Amino acid sequence: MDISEVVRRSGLPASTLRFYEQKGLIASVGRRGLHRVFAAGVLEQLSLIALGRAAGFSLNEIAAMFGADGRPRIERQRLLEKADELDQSIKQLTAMRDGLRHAAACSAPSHLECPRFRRLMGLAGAGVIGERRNGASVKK
Amino acid sequence: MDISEVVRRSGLPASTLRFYEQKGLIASVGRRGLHRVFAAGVLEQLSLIALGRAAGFSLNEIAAMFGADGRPRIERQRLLEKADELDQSIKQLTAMRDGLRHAAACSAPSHLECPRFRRLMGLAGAGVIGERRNGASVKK
DNA sequence: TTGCTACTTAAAGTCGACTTGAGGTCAAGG
DNA sequence: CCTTGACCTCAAGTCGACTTTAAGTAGCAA
Repeated sequence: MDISEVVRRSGLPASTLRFYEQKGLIASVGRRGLHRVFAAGVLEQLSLIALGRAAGFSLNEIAAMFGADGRPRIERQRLLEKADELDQSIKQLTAMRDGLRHAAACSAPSHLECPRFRRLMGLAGAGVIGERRNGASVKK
Repeated sequence: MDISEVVRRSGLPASTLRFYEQKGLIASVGRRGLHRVFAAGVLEQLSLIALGRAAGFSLNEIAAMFGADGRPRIERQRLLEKADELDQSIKQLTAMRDGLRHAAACSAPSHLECPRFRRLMGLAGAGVIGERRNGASVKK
């Protein structure tokens, strides 16, 4: 497969594929002239990378999960840790969502007068709730 | 209050306070010489900002929620929209968490042979699950 | 009055994940 | 054979939310 086919079948732009190759996340099996040639398995690797990203792993972490052969070497322990992290995120997001829904419905003249809203503010201010840097967002 | 007191009581570094002021998120009530002087209310604003960030709003979005007077003008509609977004995120993260737990426990020799894992890969590859840019992370 | 420091500014740097741009090469179709 | 355009490389740019750095100022204790 040449890069245009990988682009077509993966939906990723060529720039991303080159970037991933440079990062060692994927590899081309050779060149035809200057042009990269990819094995079919690269599509599976790309799915795996997408999955890792969706789970909240960084590209570097994901790179560390591939053996030199390109096959995944995923430690189950890492998966459980990430699952626990996700549990934390889910709890926080759930509290936040409920808080937002309440605030939207709340009869207090200003949100600042709603004790529940203020409690949420307090938690966020104390860093109990937020400190964001990574998570899932809705597809645009 | 001078900036050092705001630092002490908010837990935020002075650089962040100056940055927020520059962005128009907070305002000092004046200067004593060069030194900024803040009103006590700034602490409440900072909590509100922290809350907004934790809910997934960008600083620009948050800035738009403050009237020129510094009091919040929050549209309930925006809160509901954000709550819906959070619901999406929560669903995705939950699916991901369950998938990870399954994969960690799965008896398949390689994760690639587990149909459930492959299904998750497929979803992520198709962009159904992931596309991350913002969400909650666990406090370090 | 002197001097220590906490404060000030503006500009540049950081981080992750890519994208964009300039300038160059060459496989393939006509 | 020649042109075309898809592909190449390397460097730099982008975005959001800050942090860092360098150089300067001035409030306050002695």
